[in-house]
Amino acid sequence: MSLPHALLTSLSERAGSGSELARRFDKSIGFFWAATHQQIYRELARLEQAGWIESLPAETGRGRKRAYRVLPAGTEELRRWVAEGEDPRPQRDALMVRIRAEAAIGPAGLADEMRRHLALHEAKLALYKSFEQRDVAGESDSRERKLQYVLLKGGIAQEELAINMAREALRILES
Amino acid sequence: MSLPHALLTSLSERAGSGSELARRFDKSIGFFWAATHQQIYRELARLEQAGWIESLPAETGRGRKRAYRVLPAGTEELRRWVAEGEDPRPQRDALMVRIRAEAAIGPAGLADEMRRHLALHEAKLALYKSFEQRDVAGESDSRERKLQYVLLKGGIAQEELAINMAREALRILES
DNA sequence: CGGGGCATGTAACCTGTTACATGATTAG
DNA sequence: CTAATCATGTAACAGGTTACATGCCCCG
Repeated sequence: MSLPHALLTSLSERAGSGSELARRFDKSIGFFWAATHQQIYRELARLEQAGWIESLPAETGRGRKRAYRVLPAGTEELRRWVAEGEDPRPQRDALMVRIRAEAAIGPAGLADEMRRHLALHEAKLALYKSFEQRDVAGESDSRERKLQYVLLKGGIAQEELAINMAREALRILES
Repeated sequence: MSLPHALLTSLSERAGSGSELARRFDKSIGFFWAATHQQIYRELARLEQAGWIESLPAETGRGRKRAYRVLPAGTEELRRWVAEGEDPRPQRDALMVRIRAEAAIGPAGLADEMRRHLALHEAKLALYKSFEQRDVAGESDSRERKLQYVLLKGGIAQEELAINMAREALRILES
């Protein structure tokens, strides 16, 4: 159960409101742990209840906006969790199951869907590479930057892998 | 929601009982779509209710064992599902979040856990490679075999990627 | 003939998903 | 001033997880 700790991580990087967190989850930390705004608001309430974060009505911004920030107890909890042992989640990839199904029952029109996924992964790869370009500019070799760069390179490699697999599968599906 | 179709796929490859399916999910199709025996029994009941599979008391084996097999309507449903459009699931990888957390709050003892994951991925890679060796022996270039081989190579590449990432992260964590 | 293990199942719970609802602020 | 939009939230549900329960066969 990592959503609370993904939130603590994001708030440690920078304090912010629920909607700001939702936006970050759409474009950066969410690449590793996705969450919708409903999950985020529910979990922020629990984190505050637990005494790991606190909130103040935001002086800027509209509506009932609240600014959250991590409390020392929250940083301690995050530190504890980082060292915790947890096995990788069981894998679940519907596209792989579809390939295996088409192998079992014969041609069933998978090629179109495969091309669509190929395009999705190509788009994500392009996005990650644009991050890479932007970040190399502000280079630095702090431990923090190095770790973040490992994550980015991992994301790039994952997309390249998905693209290669899709291309290979397509070659067979189309023949 | 792909569990029913993973079951239809596995039963299309070979008919069998719930416990046999549970074992297959532990060692082959479960690499792409994991499931526990509770999920499997629940879902088999639904599939039979829907008229996609049928069951007979198994003549061999002990207890209340039942043999399931796919009905024509089940094969049709599977064929329909294969061509269906569905986006990849949002990614959720706790280890990546841990790296990002350690980047944000400083050293927190992640190296041990990283080494443990490295060993898990190395073991899985060795397993996949043993499959590869076994399967190359019984080579054939049917469409079915080619598609299955794409899946196996994909699994191998995923493990190699995870191993490379873990090694790179370790190099930074240990320095 | 009784204990252990296999096959099937039940129940409670938690996370994540989807659809909808409300309050507050700003743009026109 | 009212319509659109932003920020926060509620409710119902589905899928997946964990712990436990039952029926039946086989072995000693």
